This record gives sequence, C-alpha cells and structure tokens, in this order.
Amino acid sequence: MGRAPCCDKTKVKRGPWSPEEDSKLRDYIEKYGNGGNWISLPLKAGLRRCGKSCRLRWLNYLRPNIKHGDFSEEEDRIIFSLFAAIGSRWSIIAAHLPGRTDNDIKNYWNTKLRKKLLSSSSSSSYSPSAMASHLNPNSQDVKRPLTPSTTIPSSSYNPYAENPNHYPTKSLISSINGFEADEKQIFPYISPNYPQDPSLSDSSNNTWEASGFLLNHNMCDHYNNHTSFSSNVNGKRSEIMMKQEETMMMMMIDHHIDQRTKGYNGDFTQGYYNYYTGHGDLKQMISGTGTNSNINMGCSGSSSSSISNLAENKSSSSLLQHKCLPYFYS
DNA sequence: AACGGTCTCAACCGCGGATGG
DNA sequence: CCCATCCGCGGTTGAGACCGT
Repeated sequence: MGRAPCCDKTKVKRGPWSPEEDSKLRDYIEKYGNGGNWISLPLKAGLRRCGKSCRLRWLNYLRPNIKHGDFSEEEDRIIFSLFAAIGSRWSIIAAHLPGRTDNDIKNYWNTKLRKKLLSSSSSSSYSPSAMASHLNPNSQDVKRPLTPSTTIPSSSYNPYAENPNHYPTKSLISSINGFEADEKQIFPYISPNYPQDPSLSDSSNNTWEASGFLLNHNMCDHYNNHTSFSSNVNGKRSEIMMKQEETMMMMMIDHHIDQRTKGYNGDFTQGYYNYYTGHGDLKQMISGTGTNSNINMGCSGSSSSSISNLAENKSSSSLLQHKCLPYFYS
C-alpha cells in the first residue's frame, strides 16, 4: 500500500501559476500568514491548489526579498565550499546565501556549477583540486600521476574513485588565504601509526589521542555560536575563510581515509569522524606555532567518552562530530 | 524559416522527521 | 507508545526557451 496523497489531485489545479493566483496567495499570506497550516490555506485563500504547491510557490517565488538572477562569484565560492563540506544539503547552503532559495541553488548547481567543476577537472567526480581552483580562481591545479585505482566499491560516494591519487596538493593548501605550503609540510601530521582497523585501537584510555593526526583548526566558535568568529593573527576573519578552512580540513580527512582504505575490498559503513579543535589558524598549524589539537580518526558511530573528556578538559576547544564519506571499515 | 537537440527552472513527487492527540 | 497529519527536504520531471545547423 502506497502513501496517501496530500490532496485530491483531480480537484486541484496543477502546473504554472497565473498572475491572479499569485496575487491571491500573496494577498492572503500578507494579511493572515499561513496560519501554521499550508494544507488548509488554499481553501481559505480561494485557490484551487494543493497546500504543498502554495507553500512552494510562496517560499521559492513570492516571498519578499527573494533574489533572482545571476549568482555572484562570491556566491559561487560559498556554494563550492559548502558543497565540498556537506554535499547536497541545499537548505543549509541556502541559509548562507541571503535571498536565495534551496531550489534556486539546487537548479544552479545542477545546470551550471557542476558542469563548471567537471570541465575544470579531468575526473568526472568532484576532486579536491577542482574544488580548490574554484575556491581560489588564482590557484594552480597540481596533479599527481595516475596509478591503478583502489578497490573501494563504486557504490560508495568516493571523490577519488576515478583518480585516487588526486589528493589535496599544494594548489589546495595555497588556496587558503593565499598561503604557500606544500604537501611535505602538511602530511607529516598524519600519523603513520594509525591502526588500519579501528577495533584494534583502545579508545578507553585516550590512545585515540595519539593515533589521530594533528591539525589545528579554528572552527570552535563557528560551531558553538554562529554569530561569533575568532579572529586571525591580523584580527580579521571572514565566514568564507572559515568555510575554506573547513573544506580544506575535510579534504585532508578524505586523504587520510583514502590512504588507510587503499586496497581494502570489504564493505564500508557510514560513520563519523570525531575531532576536537583548538585555537589558532591554519597558518599556525602548518608552521607548527599554533596550539595543535587532535583529530580523532576512524571512530565510527557516536563520539567516544575519552574524546568527550578530552574536550571537556579544554575550555577553549570544542568537540565536533562530522558525518563523513562512507569509507569506514565495517 | 524550420527543425531537432539542449538547457533552464518552476513545479511536482515521495520520503523522513516532527508534532500532537 | 501508536497513529495520523503536516512540514520540509532533496531528487526528478517536463514545458518552454534557447541555440546550432
């Protein structure tokens, strides 16, 4: 048995809205609001429409302060950053772009941005360096030579599936705030001793702390309170910079997972990375002058108590949990 | 001008989650 | 707890616009 329809399709009008219908809907909502019930609204407003259709029309087209027309480069960059970090969570992405609707952004991504990204990348997936080149149009894409692919199941979303060596490189690192670094400066932070199988690690006595890779990331204020950002060494810090750093971090995590799952032919389950952050910025992390904090790699599921305790002992830090790509060992 | 292919984007669909009785 | 209802979201569709030949 299927799901009951939200309204009788034979009694409601469908398809494009007429100017008369628009004005009826606008007038009604401006006078009375939606009354907390979209389903009953069409009857009250004198519209032969489904309530869901009214809601969509209002939210995506009639509501005040909707921005139509071309997206700016800044908006493009925000979309690229957020897509790289959280994927197709259009409503969340829309929340960062005042006046834009999730539907608008989704359409824009599907028709323009995705092609833009793919045309700039040799891979048909969303590679980090392609993302990076959009985060910073001045960065140069540095590619490693192609080697045989891993046996990671293609059903999993894997941005490296077609080009597993297309990891974050200098182009990505340098895209952050114009800072120049190379991968030799970054990847020693990934501990070579991290256990291949998370079940081999003892999370009861904080050994996770030593098994992660060290990364200083100044995201705590962003997550704890969206209205407050920490400043960088120059006293200034923009939200886009935060997003770029977050993207950067996710890509480094991707890299780490990929390294650890190379050749693995079993099943993967979706899991979480637990990481907690300290203060300082990316520059300080790379140069080793900041307060490095631990990123706890590979702990699937909810956060472990040891890491929670660790976070609680650091007043200036916070525990974050990021749902990551489905690369985990099952 | 005519035609066919491609693109755009408003609108629809169905699912999962929240809520309330 | 269960169930019904509604909301919000992300994926998909298709009519009309646009473009190339």
